[in-house]
Amino acid sequence: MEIATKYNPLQVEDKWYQYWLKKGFFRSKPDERQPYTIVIPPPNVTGVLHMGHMLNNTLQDLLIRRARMSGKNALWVPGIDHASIATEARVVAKLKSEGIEKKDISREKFLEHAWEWKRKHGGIILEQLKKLGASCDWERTKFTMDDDMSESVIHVFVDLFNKKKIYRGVRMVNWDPSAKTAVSDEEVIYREVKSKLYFVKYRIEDEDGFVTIATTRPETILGDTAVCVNPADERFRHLKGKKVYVPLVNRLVPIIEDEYVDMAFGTGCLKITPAHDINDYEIGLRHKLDSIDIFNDDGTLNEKAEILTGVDRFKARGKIVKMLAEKGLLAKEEDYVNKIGYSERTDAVIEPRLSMQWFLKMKDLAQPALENVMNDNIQLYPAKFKNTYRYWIENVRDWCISRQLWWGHRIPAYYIAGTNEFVVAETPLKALEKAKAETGRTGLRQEDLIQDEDVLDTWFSSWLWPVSVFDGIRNPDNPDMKYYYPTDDLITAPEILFFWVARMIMAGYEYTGKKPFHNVYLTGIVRDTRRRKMSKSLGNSPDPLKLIEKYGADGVRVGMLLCSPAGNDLLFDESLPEQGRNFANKIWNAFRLVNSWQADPKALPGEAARVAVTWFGERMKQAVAEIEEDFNQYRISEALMTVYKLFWDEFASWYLELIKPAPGHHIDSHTLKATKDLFETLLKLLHPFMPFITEEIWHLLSDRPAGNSIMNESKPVIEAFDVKMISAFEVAREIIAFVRNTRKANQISPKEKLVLFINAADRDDDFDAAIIKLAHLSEIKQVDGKVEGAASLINRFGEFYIPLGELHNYEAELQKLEKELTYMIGFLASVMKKLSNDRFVSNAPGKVLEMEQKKKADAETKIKSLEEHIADLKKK
RNA sequence: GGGCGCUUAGCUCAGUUGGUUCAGAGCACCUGCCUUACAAGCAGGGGGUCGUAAGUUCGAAUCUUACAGUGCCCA
Repeated sequence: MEIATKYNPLQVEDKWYQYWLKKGFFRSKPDERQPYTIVIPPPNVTGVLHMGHMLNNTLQDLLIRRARMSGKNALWVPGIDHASIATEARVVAKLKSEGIEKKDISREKFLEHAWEWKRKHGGIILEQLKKLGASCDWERTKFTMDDDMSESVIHVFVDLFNKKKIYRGVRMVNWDPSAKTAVSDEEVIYREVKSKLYFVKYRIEDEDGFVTIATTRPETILGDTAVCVNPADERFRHLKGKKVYVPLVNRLVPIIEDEYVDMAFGTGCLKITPAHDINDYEIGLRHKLDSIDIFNDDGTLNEKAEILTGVDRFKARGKIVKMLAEKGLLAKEEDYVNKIGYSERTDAVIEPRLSMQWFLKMKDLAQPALENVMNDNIQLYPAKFKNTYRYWIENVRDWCISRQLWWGHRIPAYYIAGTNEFVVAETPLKALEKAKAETGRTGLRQEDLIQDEDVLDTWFSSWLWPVSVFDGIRNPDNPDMKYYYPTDDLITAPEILFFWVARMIMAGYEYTGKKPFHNVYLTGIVRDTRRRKMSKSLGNSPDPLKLIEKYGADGVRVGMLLCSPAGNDLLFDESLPEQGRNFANKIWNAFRLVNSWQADPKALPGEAARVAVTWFGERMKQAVAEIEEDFNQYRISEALMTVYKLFWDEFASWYLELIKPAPGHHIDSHTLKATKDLFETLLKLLHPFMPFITEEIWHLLSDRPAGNSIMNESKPVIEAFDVKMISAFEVAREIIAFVRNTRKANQISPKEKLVLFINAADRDDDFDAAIIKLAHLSEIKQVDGKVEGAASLINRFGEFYIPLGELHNYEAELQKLEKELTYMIGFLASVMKKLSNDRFVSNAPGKVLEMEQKKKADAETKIKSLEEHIADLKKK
């Protein structure tokens, strides 16, 4: 059979994915094995695969596959969330393109369109994950608005309301005028922006004078209800008790005193707009000021502004400035840099706004979430995020959970028509009963109840995710909950530590009394090589599916993992998947080599092959232990690097060369069998990282019973290994390198066989056959004393010589020895410095002292030997 | 403005309670090779005062302090 010299992932990957699906290998049901569970961080229903997903899901698949191969019952639950704001925006835009305005259609009609959109375009991302090799149990795919999931959300709302943890009230919220909804504090992103500081003059009542205030938002003066100074400010003492006219609208407002005012900022005089600034709001409360909301929900001015009604807030700013200037009320403007909040979802500038919203009290919920992370009951990797986490939890504020949208879970609060009363219940029917009971109005009918128009924040459903995917809210004791919960590992980005992770922990303890997961692995953020976050607008993100086409899913997976230590940003460029692809190709070609060998049943293993098999077996056991340790600490890129080097540097570069039969010769069947076994073990180690190529080669390497897969094999277990043998081979390698270098320096053909003389006591000669083979020697001879006219290597294991009839390059040889001598003299000096220090000798532990003395002895011997050689060479 | 991290080779990062020749890895770079598995490769090689300065110690990349630079979180 002819096998291509280059591995072609395209032909392989789809085939095996379909095979795994068909065989149901990703399915999991509770059984007697130990479970291992991951719930996917549900991607946004509107989302398409980006590099962050690639990294994140590669990690999850890796952990799942590894768990599966360690005999655990591995379950990876996939799903998506409904993304209220993003989806509603999509649907609104789509309708608009069809000439339909949201405000012209009913809620029911709109939701029909939204579901239609979801059916057509939602969840593309899950299909894309399959290309990556994701071994999710697809039959368990969840959507946060599935009936059972929705019921869980509503149940939790009602429950928290009954526990008095949810309340309704007018508060200053972050208003997104583009999405026309409130968003939570966590959804506001602050950015520094160049803006202007305007100095505006307010005329004092019954005087000719003015007071000047500084503001970055002159348009809000229309909502001013006071001017404030610091009571300690001498400059404004004369203004006490006076009033001023708000410019343009000439409203008379008081001058008040509050310590909040920073005397050094601006003029020391602050305008107060309680409806549109959180600090002003609080000052307003303290001084019982009116608040005038001058904005519509889309950010245009309303009739309360008195002028410029209907004009957008930013356009209004320009007009106001102009009007102030015309009236001589603009003292000056200055350049100014300040931080402005933007909506995480729509990027619109957030407008602080007073409105009636639903809030969840966080204080009690936060307590167990803080405690159990701080005491490592739930472990964060890397642990450095504990600090950030604590800081956030300790300063957490109530969570605004209502959104003025239609797509999402509608708040189950029902108002009794014609009153201010409401009841909270899971269904309209229950609400009616409750309303009757609470009001005593037994004549109430269903149509007397009007459900709250708002929906819940999407995070209010995803915070239940690890519980609700197992139906643990509605049926806490169901078999899935008992078996799979708490889940094992959560893999997510640090960006959503508060949005999601912290809140899941809260919900977990509140509703199950248990943590939702044992470990949280926080990935890095994928950036480009200039450290910029990958984004659509910058156009700096590669298309993941194209990358997979180009480099193969295995190649891309390896590329993502190689340079992604936990919590560190990953600077991505295409050289990474390229490296992964090259590695796949290396594996492929190693397979081709092994596959090309014919077994000769009569031949006996040569000495080099025999020792190679034993050595590599030990080396691999060592690597298995290292990998195990790396995984225990979630050092995943390190684990991959260990396998990578084991395969490439040890197996391909050394082992295969050692056992390779001479051209035209067959291999003995024992060595061939051993090699295939070793290869198979390597494939098992590699499988979680590179599922496709390992499956392909596993099937080609030996005949497998029909319907089997490497993914169901057991991974190698930790065993004791022979360290001495491993280090003895290191010495052999050094000797081989010496011979190769000598050939190169003296221009000796690799074909010419050389003799190696060794002067060493107690030398381990186990690897002599290996040295003879790879260094292409005719023999190794043991000698006492030095060999003249030879290239030499003097190290801690002895002296090694290659006699050269005509030494090609005395100068180079001499230089090499002299360089070595200089180094050794320096080394000895540093050792002597320690040994001649009394305090070192008396204070250092015996072991350290012993070591230094041995170093001294070794160095002295070596220096002596080097000096003799140099003298000999110089004689010539 | 408050809090928390980070600074080791050209780049991205390891370096486990201070002690083996401890200064490492991958990539990149340089040199030589189309050697019958692989040029997506093979054999070699160069490169760092461990941010700076002090301190603790017989001994510091590792511990302490200050400073500088940088990033993140929160307001």
